[in-house]
Amino acid sequence: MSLLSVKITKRALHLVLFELLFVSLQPIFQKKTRVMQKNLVIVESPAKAKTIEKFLGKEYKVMSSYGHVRDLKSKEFSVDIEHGYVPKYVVPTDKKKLVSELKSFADKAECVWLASDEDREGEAISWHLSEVLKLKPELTKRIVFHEITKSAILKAIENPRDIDINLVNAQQARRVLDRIVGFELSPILWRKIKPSLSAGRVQSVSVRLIVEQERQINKFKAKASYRVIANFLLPDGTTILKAELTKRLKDLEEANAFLNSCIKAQFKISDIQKKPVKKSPAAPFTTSTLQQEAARKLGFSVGQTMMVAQHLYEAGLITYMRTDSVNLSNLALATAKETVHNEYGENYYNFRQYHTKSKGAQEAHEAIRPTYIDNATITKGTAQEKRLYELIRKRTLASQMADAQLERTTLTVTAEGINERFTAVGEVMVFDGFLKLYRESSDDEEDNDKESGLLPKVSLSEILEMQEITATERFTQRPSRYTEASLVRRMEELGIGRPSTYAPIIQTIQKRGYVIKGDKEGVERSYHVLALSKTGEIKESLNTETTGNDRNKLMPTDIGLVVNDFLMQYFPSVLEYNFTANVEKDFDRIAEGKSKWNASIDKFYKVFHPMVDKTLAIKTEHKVGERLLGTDPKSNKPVYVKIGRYGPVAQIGDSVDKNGEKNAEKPRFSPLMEGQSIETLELEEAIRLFDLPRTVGMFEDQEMTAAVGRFGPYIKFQGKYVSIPKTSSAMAITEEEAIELIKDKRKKDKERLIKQFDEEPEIQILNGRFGPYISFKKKNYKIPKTIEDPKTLSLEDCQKIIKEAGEKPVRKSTTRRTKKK
DNA sequence: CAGTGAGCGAGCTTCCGCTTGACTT
Repeated sequence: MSLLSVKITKRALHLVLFELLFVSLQPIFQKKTRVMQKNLVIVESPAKAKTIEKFLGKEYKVMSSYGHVRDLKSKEFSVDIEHGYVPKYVVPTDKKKLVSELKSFADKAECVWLASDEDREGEAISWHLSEVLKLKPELTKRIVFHEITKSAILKAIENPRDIDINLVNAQQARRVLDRIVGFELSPILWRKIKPSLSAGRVQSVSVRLIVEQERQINKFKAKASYRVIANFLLPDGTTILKAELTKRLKDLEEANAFLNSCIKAQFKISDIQKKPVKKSPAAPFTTSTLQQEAARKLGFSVGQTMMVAQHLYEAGLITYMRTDSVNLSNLALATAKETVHNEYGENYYNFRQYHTKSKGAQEAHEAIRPTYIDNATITKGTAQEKRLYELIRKRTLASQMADAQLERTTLTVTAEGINERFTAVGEVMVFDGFLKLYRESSDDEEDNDKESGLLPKVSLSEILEMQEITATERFTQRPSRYTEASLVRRMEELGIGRPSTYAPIIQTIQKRGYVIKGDKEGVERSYHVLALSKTGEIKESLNTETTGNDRNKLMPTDIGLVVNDFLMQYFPSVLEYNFTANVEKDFDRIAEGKSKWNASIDKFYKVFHPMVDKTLAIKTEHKVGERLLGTDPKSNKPVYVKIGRYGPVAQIGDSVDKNGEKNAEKPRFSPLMEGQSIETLELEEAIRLFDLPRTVGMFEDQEMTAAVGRFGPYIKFQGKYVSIPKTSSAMAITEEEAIELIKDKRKKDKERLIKQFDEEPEIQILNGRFGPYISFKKKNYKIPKTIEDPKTLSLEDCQKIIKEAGEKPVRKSTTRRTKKK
């Protein structure tokens, strides 16, 4: 009772205060609070809502739906296969509050304007909104705009339309198809390969790309040839002209013969060709190209780029970052023109309009550009945000700048009696144009530093003195592994995935363990060099180089390989690179009203589902991907490698014998070590795995053992575990190294403890990954940001923090679902 | 997260596309 009364008085006090404030501020306040907002506009993003509200004025309330407000249930199939594939939609729990807020405003409004994006998903969002909020058709208007400018929005308001149910149906077809594929394929993988795996229209094809690239690399055989480069001395006696033989020579013998033929030859300039070359700027950024350039120029991961871009967008500095459009608004074009004029001069300007080439683009937004193009830099924000902003601005401006004009000169050097010719190519910039501001990078590192500069002045028929000619053995390049960004580019080419999903999909395929992002050590290889000196001697040498060194590249794991091979065998049609492109054609027909969405799904399901049944019915004696390596000479038992419940393992022995009788001895298992693969592991290596756990040595009169566990190789000592770093392994680690590791770990543990209390040893203040925290009875508690030095906390302070944290509802326990019978 | 894995067996996992925070140890 007393609590309640306090509350009431407090509330009353607030009211009085508010009244006072209100009266004093009335002239300013009145308009905003008194005028009932007749119009409710709903957009997808809150940042957009904020901007638009400013354009529309006081009669419009603008709210955000935060994307979709309704979806299929996340844990149930939710598609009624027997009755026309009717989807069962629900409002997800974390959207309930938002939906009820939207509803209360919608109920009060005289008109609700559904302003979600103009694409399939956007149309569906509007439809779901109208369903969930029970909007009255006569009071509901659907509007669209592609750019967030006042004129575009006012124009949209003047031209409302109805919800396009055909487009909505195309989205439902997309949604239902993805659910069917994902929720029918994944359980097959759980049963046949490993629990918790997943398959889907987009992720499985992405994994396939990486798997096939890796296999191409494994299959690849480098072909050698000889590249010949000559240094000629010009008649002035000092200038060197470097020229390359246009043909590559087949082998050492041919190279030798060629160099021999050059000994007495008299070289001269036999041709000079000049021709103008122009270079044009790249189109403004889309999500995909931004991710690629930010990776190349700034070293950002795809996820990082999106996070930084999101911040820029929320701060109102750039336009929307999830887009497939290269289009710039008229306003943007006009300011770009003005900025180029002001900063570089009129001759640097060139009006350009770009068109999207990528498959399945829906172009609901503008290209990614600065909101205010004239702002060269941003003053607030992190270093990353500043760098990304400048990249976006340069790209945008450059896209409206003049071509670069170059003059390319090709000199040809020949000699009597020699059939082949040497050429030297030089480029001279006549007009830099857009290159003054921005140059697009290439994935091929050689491209990026292939700067051919100015050639020395020569005249036709000039005689050259040969200084040196070298023939160097060069090899053809193996295909390159995908980076996150180059995978996105390939996905976009194939039309799989959308700007909003590129980053999450890449995360998913790594989380499932199909793919890892990592480094690959290169291998040494030797190559021949033949050098002809001006005195006519030919010297041969053998040099070495490292090749195939890779950093931060995507590589398939054993699980990825096995899952991919399995899906390729039983569901080749879904794994087809153009599966998505083909179903998109269906969706387009649905959107045009030319076909029924559930008929289209039915056509697919009638073919797809029997494949599912057939695959499930197959009884195999061995696990998918299992390989018999041979027999263990010690036990005379078979040795296998396969995907176990926790990943790749080697196995000695079977649980049952040939007659199906249970063996007395259980099989033994050992996880594979880093760098090993079930595809390539050999018998001896597999048997050696069973040497673990092995005794490494003694420390403080106790035994240290080494083994490989769930989290990699470790040392076990006194019942405690210490991880072995990548520089060593469970097999190789020595007694001394192990002792060093244990000492290190002890020191770190000591540093971890900031403070402890004698009265209550269970409370500890520890240093963790995210800074100091309090640990009590196996649970962790955050220290409030107001505390500067955690050392100063007293026992009472800590107990208070624990108590207060304990009162807050724990999310985990509330999300537990009640189970069905 | 904790150093396992042939089975007595519950219940769980999973898709793609829209959107942001809240929170982590």
